[in-house]
Amino acid sequence: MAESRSRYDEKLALVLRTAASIFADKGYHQASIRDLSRATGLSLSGLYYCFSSKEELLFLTPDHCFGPILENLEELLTGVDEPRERLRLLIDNHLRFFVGNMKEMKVLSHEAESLSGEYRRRVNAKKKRYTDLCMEILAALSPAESTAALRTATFSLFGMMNWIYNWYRPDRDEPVDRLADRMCRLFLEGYLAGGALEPRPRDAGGSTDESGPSIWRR
Amino acid sequence: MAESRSRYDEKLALVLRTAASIFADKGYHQASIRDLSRATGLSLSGLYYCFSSKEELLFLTPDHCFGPILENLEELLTGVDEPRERLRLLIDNHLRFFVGNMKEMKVLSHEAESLSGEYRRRVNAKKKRYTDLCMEILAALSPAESTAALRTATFSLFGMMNWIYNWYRPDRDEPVDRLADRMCRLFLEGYLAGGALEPRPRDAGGSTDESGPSIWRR
Amino acid sequence: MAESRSRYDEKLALVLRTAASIFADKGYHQASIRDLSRATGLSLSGLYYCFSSKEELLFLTPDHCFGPILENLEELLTGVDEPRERLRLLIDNHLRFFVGNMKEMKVLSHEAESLSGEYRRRVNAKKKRYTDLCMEILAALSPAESTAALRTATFSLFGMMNWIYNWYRPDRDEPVDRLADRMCRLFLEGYLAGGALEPRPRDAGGSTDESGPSIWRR
Amino acid sequence: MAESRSRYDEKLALVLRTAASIFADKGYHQASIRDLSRATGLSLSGLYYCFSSKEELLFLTPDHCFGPILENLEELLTGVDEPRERLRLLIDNHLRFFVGNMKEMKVLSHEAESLSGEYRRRVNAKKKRYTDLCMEILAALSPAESTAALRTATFSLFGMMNWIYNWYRPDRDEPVDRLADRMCRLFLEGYLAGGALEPRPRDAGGSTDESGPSIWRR
DNA sequence: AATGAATGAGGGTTCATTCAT
DNA sequence: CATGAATGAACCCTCATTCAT
Repeated sequence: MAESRSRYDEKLALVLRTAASIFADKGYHQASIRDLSRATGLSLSGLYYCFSSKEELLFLTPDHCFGPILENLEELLTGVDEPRERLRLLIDNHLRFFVGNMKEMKVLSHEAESLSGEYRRRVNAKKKRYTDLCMEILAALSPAESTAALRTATFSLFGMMNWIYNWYRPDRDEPVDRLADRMCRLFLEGYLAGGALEPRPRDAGGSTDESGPSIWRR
Repeated sequence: MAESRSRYDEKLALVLRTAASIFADKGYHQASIRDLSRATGLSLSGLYYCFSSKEELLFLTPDHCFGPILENLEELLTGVDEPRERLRLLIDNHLRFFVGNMKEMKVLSHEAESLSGEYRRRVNAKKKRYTDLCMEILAALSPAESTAALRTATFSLFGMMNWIYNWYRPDRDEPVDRLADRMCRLFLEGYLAGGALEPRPRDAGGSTDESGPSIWRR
Repeated sequence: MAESRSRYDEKLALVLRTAASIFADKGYHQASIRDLSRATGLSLSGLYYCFSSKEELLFLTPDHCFGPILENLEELLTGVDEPRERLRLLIDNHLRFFVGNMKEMKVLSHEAESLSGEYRRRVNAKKKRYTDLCMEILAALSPAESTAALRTATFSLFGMMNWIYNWYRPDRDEPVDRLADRMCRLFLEGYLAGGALEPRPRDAGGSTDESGPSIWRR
Repeated sequence: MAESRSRYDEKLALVLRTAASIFADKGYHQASIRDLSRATGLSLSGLYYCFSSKEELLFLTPDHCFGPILENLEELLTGVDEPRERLRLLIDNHLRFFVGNMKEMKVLSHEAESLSGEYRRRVNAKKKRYTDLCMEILAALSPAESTAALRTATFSLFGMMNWIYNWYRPDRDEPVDRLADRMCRLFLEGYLAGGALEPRPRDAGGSTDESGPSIWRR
């Protein structure tokens, strides 16, 4: 019994891992269930025994990833009050998971908006919880002058961290702990030094076209 | 002759503008040529008179976007030697284009890797030129201790800026010049203050598992 | 042993009853074995312990229906010689079964031709026996001038009766004994008054296009 | 221009005719678009150029049939006031179309309930108009004592006529005009003689179990 | 110059059925 | 006895693309 449960779980894990890899490589919509069938060696209908639709598969993939990130972080933060240390833990935890599961995280970043309905709601709820946690830490670090400013800072940090699936190569770049350290200091110093303060006054006569030139409609 | 040339150009411009919008909304692969046909009012075969394949269309879209960014930046930088100001100009230019053409830029970030062959080569060449320019500026700002460190800094900056299509909403967030200003100071202060220096020594016995825990294989 | 036999019979009866209901609701081909599995609470493989194929299931359903109709009728007719009364009994018996088992009878009428091979042969044999019995009664009522005329009369009667699954609603229409009575008199009077006689001469020059206008080929 | 229009129409007509035939032979749900592709020699996607879904195809098939029946009948009835003659025209028209387009009419009778939404609504509207017309004629023939009685008579007539796709074989049965004549007299005499009157009182002590024995639940 | 008509390849999904356990 | 897991075949439908006109 435990045997057969374990067998099924192993297979499910294989399917999810492979799916994440394929989704990451080709993108969710480009990836076909037939690709997954070929890559796992399972039949088409055998796959549908594990999940009920391609969309559910997309949901399962990053959802199984996101849970651990959050849980692990909340555990790490327990008993730590110093905001700088809390931020360091968040960044370290985040990058560790991203580098360790780059494919899954790319899917999470890239394809989550392809979800709909309940799936979308659940993924968004977790994302929001995570984002809120980060915002709290930043707010504790330095009094942000506005919500908009806090948003800019928060998403700048996430952008910095999440972007790594576009460039990070383990064989060529720094190991993840140095990466985390560097990003941590980069963001922290910048944020404390002024990133969170009101912007300096612009030079008089500077461009006031806020939206910038439209390329197509110029 | 000039007449018909102009007619053709008008039509091509309409097609490219509409395509960029559709690609940005639905993603390149989800968008069908039929969608484009419906949205432009042109027939399927009429469209193929303007471009030779869907992939060419994808190439044209961000290519027309990227050109202006680079050209505009190179013009702005002419005669400016001070590295801090050069960086400020790059960030400002970048964000202006991104906010002003968010849909196209999303395609550029998201779908460029769907290109193949010659198309891919040409887009990558431009990206590399742009990246190299940014690296030079950063290198001039502060002596990076290693290529890897410079890469981390450069792509942290790009991540910060490019991520905005995931969160920036003109009606809710800061106008683009304040956004640029804030990101500029955030990065600059962080980079100069230590983001570019060697990381502080880690606690002895710290984790050396560089790849972090794997979620699936734990 | 008797115990387990009885258990099996109970299960079989449940399966057949449920199957008849599902077939009637959705149609034989639309109904899936999974539907049956869900509706009975039995597992897929558990079902296949009761029958060997979906087709057998279709066979069993109307076959269990048709038996009682025939047997009951033959019993009722025993000792009754008067043709009018015999016809009345047939109609009454037929409608009672149809109204009482509308779902099953719809399957019988609708889907029996989906059977093949031996299954089909057996159902057809019973149908033929039933049809022949009706024809005999009609022939005894009035000397039909031709086989074709007798066929027309017989199948007109069956059409009249079998059609009810298309329109009869117990809560809205007459109770079944009045229905039977009305149909009986309708058919009987019509049949005796002339439905069985040679048709009156058609107007000279009348249409001789026997097949009528073809809608598609006109 | 007229040429190409005619070409497309010819093809559409071929598709509809073939579809009706296949639907009639195998049933709507059993018939696959691939069957239609094989039978017409057109490619799968070529077919979808003619219609937009299988359900639309099912709608088109009998809808194209039902229009002519109604229109033709209404034309025939113009200027004819005598109810018996009106009924005769209805029956004659109905049977002509049914015999001439037996496959399509089988689909109409058998499969119309597989339609959904707007398709279903439109087919039902036409059916109702036709049914109402028939009821009016019957009501004019003899004062029915109740709506239920009128319904019974009307649907008995339709059952008689529609059932023919189950048994009528042109090479073996009477030609359609004799068939029409016979059914007309059968129904007319029966209806006038008493089918429309109140049923005679039942023998005292007769069965009052209106729903008849349930086969499965006895 | 421009299009209506057509196509082959492939998409996600469901089905009746089997078989090791 | 009974089932969970698996399968091959087939389903309806959409796609980018072409070609005669």
